[in-house]
Amino acid sequence: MLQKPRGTRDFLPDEMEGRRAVEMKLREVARCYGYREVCTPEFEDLELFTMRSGEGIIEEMYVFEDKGGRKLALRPEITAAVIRMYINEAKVAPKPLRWCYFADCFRYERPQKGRYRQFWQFGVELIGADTAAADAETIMLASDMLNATGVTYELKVGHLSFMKNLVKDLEPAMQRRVRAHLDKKDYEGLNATLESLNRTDLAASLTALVNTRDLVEAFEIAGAIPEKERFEQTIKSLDAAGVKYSLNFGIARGLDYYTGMVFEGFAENLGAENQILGGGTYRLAHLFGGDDVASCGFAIGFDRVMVSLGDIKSAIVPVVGLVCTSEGRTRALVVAKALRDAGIRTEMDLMGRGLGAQLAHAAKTANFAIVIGQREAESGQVTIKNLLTAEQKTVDLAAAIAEVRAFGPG
RNA sequence: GCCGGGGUGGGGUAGUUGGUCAUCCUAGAGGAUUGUGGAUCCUCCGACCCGGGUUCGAAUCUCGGCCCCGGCCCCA
Repeated sequence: MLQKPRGTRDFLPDEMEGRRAVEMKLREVARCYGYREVCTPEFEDLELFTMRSGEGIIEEMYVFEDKGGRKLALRPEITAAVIRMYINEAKVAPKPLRWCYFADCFRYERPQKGRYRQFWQFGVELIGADTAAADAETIMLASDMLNATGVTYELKVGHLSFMKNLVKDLEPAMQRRVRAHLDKKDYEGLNATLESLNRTDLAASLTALVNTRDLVEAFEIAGAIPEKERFEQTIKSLDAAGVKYSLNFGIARGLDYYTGMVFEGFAENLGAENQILGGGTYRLAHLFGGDDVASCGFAIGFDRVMVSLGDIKSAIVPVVGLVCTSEGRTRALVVAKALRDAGIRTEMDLMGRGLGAQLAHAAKTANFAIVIGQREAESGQVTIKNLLTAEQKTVDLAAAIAEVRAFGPG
């Protein structure tokens, strides 16, 4: 038997309803902040993704050549595509642009808990606003979105300039190595690297910076950083808005294109792959031949949020099983249309079952049965049965529709 | 790419000193029951992940592969 490709998943209706419910919550928060949805191609020129990340990432992407010999890749993330799209289509649109997306991405990696080869990201990009207010609003949006899902998480906010300022005298390659050590809390590796550079004087301040959760202390450790005032304003705004977060100056994010403020969200019950959100301010457009527009954005790892939330009970919605005899079938079709026109999920027998068997099936799949036999066909009324309470009555169609519509949780 | 644990009908399982038609529950289809239910009874459907090896004989032992789960690496 054929299996699905490694790292992919099938979603049955129950699970899809849960996913859609969470997706709609995210969409609604983004909408309220003014973010409008965009959509980019599922695959792009390979170059779009290698331009900033190097050839190394080819190993972790689905790369292929089309019949015209073009080198393409399934998108491993969406920010780069959105910025490409901005340059191609929307450079002159009034700033700032607030865009969001919900789409699947592909990475050729070893699957494990919360990591799949096809996965979904809900992301937002704020393009063209280079202010503390923009940074703060983006974090607020992230916080509100995660809150809306109900997931339990921790939000960490940091800024790259603190660490960059401490290591600014080192060569770029060494700066990256130091940041990698700190991101992983690998202090032994850090010390070894600093010793090889004869810069053990940095060790104390670097570890102090990574461990502090206090803004004033961080400024004392890192010294004069150019974005001091902006970051202070950002933090002040977050506090004013009541955002729950902690400061963390060890966040390095894997990417070089982040320029300042960075933030990450972590869920508690996910094991090794517990990051559910990542974002920050970045400049990417100039890489793709555009202006050097400042952007700020983040992406939520939708699948990890779903894993963290666990099983979701989908909302109870009214379902009608339309039960009919052969004499009532013509009338039943008319009744079914009326129910469906009223927005009610209505299912008729397709198996040629008798009345009892139809009712038995309805009892498993619906919360109302509407019975149409010869009597109902002649009288024009319908018999409606509440399958939970077993109450049954014969009423006009309009009354039956009203009763079904009134059904809800509780 | 590395380490560990796994893979028996759609779901959940029994079966490993190798040995008749592979167990049970559940789900699904049909019937007893052509104007009223999920009970009961009966029938049907349906599996040893794939391939090689050892053997008279493999779900069981062995090798390789695939896939799943957890961890490492990586994480744009």
